[in-house]
Amino acid sequence: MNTVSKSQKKRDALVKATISLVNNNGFHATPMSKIAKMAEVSAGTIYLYFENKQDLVNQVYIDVKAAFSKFAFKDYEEGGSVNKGFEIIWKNIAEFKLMKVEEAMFLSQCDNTPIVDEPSRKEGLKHLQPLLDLWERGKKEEIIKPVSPYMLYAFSIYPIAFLMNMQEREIFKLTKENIDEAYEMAWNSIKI
Amino acid sequence: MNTVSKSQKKRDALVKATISLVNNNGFHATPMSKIAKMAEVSAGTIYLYFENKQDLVNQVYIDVKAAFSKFAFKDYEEGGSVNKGFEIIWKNIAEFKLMKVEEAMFLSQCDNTPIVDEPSRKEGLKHLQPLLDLWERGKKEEIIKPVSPYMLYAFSIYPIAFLMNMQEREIFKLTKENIDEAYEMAWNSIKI
Amino acid sequence: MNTVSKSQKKRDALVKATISLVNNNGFHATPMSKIAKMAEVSAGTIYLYFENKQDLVNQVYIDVKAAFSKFAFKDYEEGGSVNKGFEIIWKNIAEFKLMKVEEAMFLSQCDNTPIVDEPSRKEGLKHLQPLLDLWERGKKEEIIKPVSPYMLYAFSIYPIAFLMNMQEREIFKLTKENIDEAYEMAWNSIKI
Amino acid sequence: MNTVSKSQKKRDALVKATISLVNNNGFHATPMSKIAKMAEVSAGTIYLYFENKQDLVNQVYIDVKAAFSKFAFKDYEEGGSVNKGFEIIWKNIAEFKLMKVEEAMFLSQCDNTPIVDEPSRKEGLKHLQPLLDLWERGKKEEIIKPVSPYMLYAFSIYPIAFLMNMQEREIFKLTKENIDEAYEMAWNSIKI
DNA sequence: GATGAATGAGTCTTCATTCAT
DNA sequence: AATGAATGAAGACTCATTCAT
Repeated sequence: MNTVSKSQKKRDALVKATISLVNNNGFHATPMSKIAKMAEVSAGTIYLYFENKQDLVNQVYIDVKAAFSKFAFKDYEEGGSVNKGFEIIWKNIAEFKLMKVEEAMFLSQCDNTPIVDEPSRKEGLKHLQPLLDLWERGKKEEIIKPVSPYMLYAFSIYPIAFLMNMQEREIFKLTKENIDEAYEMAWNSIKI
Repeated sequence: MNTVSKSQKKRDALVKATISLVNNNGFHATPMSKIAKMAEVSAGTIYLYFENKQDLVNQVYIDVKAAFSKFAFKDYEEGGSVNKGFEIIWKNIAEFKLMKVEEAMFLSQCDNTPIVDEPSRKEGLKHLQPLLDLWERGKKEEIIKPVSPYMLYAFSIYPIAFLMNMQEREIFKLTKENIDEAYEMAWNSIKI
Repeated sequence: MNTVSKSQKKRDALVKATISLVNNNGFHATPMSKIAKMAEVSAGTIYLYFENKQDLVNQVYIDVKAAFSKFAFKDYEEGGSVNKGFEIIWKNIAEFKLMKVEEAMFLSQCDNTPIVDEPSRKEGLKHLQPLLDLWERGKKEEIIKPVSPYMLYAFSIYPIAFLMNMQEREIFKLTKENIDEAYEMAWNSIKI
Repeated sequence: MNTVSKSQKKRDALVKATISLVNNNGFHATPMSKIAKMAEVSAGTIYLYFENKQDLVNQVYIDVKAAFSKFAFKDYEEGGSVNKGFEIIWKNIAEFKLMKVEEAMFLSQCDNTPIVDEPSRKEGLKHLQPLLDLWERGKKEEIIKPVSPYMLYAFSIYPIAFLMNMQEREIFKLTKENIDEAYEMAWNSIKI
């Protein structure tokens, strides 16, 4: 007996196909028929798993965002130093963006485009709380600048998406050293 | 005699309509007919000014990017200190993103999405040279970190787009003080 | 031991669901899946009882027509006076149309629409023979007008369907007195 | 220069095709593509003249009903005797139903089916007023039975539809004499 | 007998693009 | 130059029917 049901496998294939095709063509230029074909499933089958096209992207977005968040807090424990804690999280995020390029690109497109609806956006944000908590503590300990978390995010986390985009376009290559340098830049921007 | 011909007015109206509609609905959810209607022009007329839909976005992208670049180097002269020069450019860019929201949102969507083709992307990049030159000089003078300009861009310029997005969604508000803080963060991330 | 088998119950439920849904939405706007759901039966199960959708309506039509005919000749015996016999039958039919509205509406829709096939139409007509016989006798006795039975039906029986439709749309209300008046009109049209 | 514009010709062709196809297959079994083909028009063109399929039937229904009503009161003038007035109207209606079979069948299907929406039904009813007025006068003059106009309609006008249906199915043939007999039956049912 | 997931042909509708005026 | 009616290919979605369980 399988631990992963046949149904789950199909849903997974659909999610994966959606990510790949939306990355390459954009949401509206990706027909359901192509998603079905890539997932090796009939066109009608999509509608057994998702209500409609909008529901499909929404769910894929939430799924991927959840996986991203889980990855972001790998090996992170709340008690440690702000400094070290941020480094762990930042490097996790960087690793995700560089290793799981497909997923990361998909999130980037959703986050800069009106294809995902507001409720799903909200849902996707939920999991980032530990980072916000860490920053809050960092501010109290006067290690982190006393500015809005949106500012902290903009200057320390968001830039990774740009680097990922450039890497994807083969304009720029991220190496081990690069990453350490990038981390330095992120930290410099938010530390007091 | 008018300095702006009737033709130019129509082209401008089409460009403006495209920006507005693509911002709100995305490229593929924006029909040519709606663009025509908003520009108060017949559907067929678009094809007198642009080859097809792809050509339309490409040209709009290049236009807006040119306007953006021009704005970015307002009041900037190449000879001055790296420090001051960067501040001028950065604040120009920030001003653009916060004042010309429509244009800025459009660029953000194009830059994170496969709707504009690669040649147009390249074309749009051309005008940023003075900033790259400034950074190069900054590196020589050991004021700017000796890292790839993509890294510099990612951490100092790209974050502004995130703040703009948040402001647009009314999640976050940029004020005078905020902007100075943001500039601080940008500068801290790239300075040695 | 049950007189009604489990199978028969399912078939009955399917027939009932079909009547109700076709009444409200029309035949082609009624999916098999909805019929199945309303009958609390799996979609595939329908095909154990009926060959396909066409066969389903056909059979439902024949069933309902049979029930209708049976009801029409309740308390009627062939030997009595034409006058009295017709009154009994007519009032039975009126009662059916006004009490069993669902069934009557279904018949009305089938009789004015190409959804039931010709063989089933013929089959459904079979049971009306006693009325035709009565009319035939009435003509011989020079009580009933010597015209085609289709004419007799058109002017004496068919009008009830119109009244039922109006009642169903809550445009017109049939009361005890109304019915007697209606019967008068029916009789006046066919009597010599 | 034509008195009938090219546009009007196309709309007419679409209306005609709709009537014919809905008669033979029913509304929901008539694809827009077939209507387009029969009207010798591209599928997309339908949507220049009608908002959607529902709007198409609604408009066709209203159109046909208007033509029917106009025909019904041909040669009729309000001042004459109730008796004669009714005969003129009744025979006009009969002539319409037997000459313009396509249109009449279409109306019959719409009137016994939920394919036309309620507002359009109301709209279609408007034109029958002169007949209602005549009946009202007939009641005052104690020539017509003092019953609801729905009853009068059911027994005198509605039966014609049945005869038309039978004729269409080649089960029954309406001749000159038949029609006079039928008129007799209609009049007998409503006269005092 | 019974289920319901899966199929894929078929439907309505949209929209980029053309072309006669 | 400008129009906008017309096209028809393509897309989202539905649903009758099948079949492995």
